[in-house]
Amino acid sequence: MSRPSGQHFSGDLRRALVDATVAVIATDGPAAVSLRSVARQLGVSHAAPGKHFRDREDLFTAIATEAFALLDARLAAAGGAEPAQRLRAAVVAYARFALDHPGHFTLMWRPDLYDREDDGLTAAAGRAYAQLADRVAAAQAGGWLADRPHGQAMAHVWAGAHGFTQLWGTSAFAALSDDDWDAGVGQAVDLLLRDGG
Amino acid sequence: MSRPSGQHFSGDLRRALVDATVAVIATDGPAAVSLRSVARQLGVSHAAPGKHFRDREDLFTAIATEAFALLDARLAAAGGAEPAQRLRAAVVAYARFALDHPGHFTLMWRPDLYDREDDGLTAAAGRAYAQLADRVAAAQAGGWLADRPHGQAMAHVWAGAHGFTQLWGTSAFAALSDDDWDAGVGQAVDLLLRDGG
DNA sequence: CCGTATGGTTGACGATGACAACCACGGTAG
DNA sequence: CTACCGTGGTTGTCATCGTCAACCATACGG
Repeated sequence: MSRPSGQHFSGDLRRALVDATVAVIATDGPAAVSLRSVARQLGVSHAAPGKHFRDREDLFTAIATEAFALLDARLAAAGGAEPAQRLRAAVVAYARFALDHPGHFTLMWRPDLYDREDDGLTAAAGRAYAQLADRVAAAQAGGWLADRPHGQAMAHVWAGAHGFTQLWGTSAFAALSDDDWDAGVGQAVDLLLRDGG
Repeated sequence: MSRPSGQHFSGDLRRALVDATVAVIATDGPAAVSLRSVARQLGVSHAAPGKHFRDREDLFTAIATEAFALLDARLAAAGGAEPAQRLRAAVVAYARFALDHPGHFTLMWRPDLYDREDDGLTAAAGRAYAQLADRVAAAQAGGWLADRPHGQAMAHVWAGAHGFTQLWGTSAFAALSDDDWDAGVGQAVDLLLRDGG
């Protein structure tokens, strides 16, 4: 940073590239992202992004990693007194993360666009996953879905949270779109998390 | 068809383009599809696809439409004696459709790649949606999740089925991948569909 | 005061989507 | 029979894209 802005970009170009790309993904989808257009948008040359990211996939990998880290932070911040509440809060936080970071969320679930094997990415994804797993385990220890193996309860929670969020996002549920988001998510989560009889 | 194959493609090029594209999507994802590579693969000129599809999006729209029609057929074929069984069969059919037609299924949930407003597509999607909605309504009339509005039960079923299928597909559930597919889906569906207490 | 690493620059290459102009058949009207 | 026309191919061209190589300007350490 603090380049005199004559020849070089003034500021953190790497950061700016990520932010601009995330914005484009959020509005027009990842397909609309071209390194050249983003560079143009920032007023730098068409090859400037190449100094910070090896290629397109590398840029997307960085964004996906950031996405998992952001999700992890959201999950960590979602508190609750007892296990059931903490699990509920995590699911709501998941849906809210998708709302607040549509670009990151969209890219997260397009693993064909980034490097799934990247060390930083797998670490970040692992932390988020572990956090959700812990809360599911705690809820099960507290009696919720106690008759099911952990993997199945985990699949139930994540699939429900993800599927609902995704479906809502693609507006497949036009019939539901009038509802307030929070209320809708809250009801869906209650339905998802209530124990079978 | 039955062109002498001197100058023209022998057979149904439109059909061949769709099939080849679906195969590429299934193995390498939609990003790997280029009209030119598909044309090359079929031994026709780079502009030949343009005679059957206006552009890339038009080709994807045709495939997505076919996908919804295929899903609709699967749902229709999934029988059952009583409402609860018919709903369960529909969800299993959904997961199995994703397994048997990975290319179609993948594209289906990439609405940014095709024209969501296309008449044929919305009609096909509407038929599939209506079929699922009917079964959910019938199950609710039979007492399942009877205390919830139809839209919410619908969201629960579809989100669960879709989320689970999707998550499984992206192998986020490495821990579960040892299970047999059918058994896993069956258990997940039972969990999804059992009524709350 | 020089040398080098960092982070920009321009220029080029091959591939792609889209478009235009052209051409080879088959079917049909006259 | 022939002249025509539409369908479904063809080649050629264009702007744009990702990627790479070569070059250059500044900041900083010796």
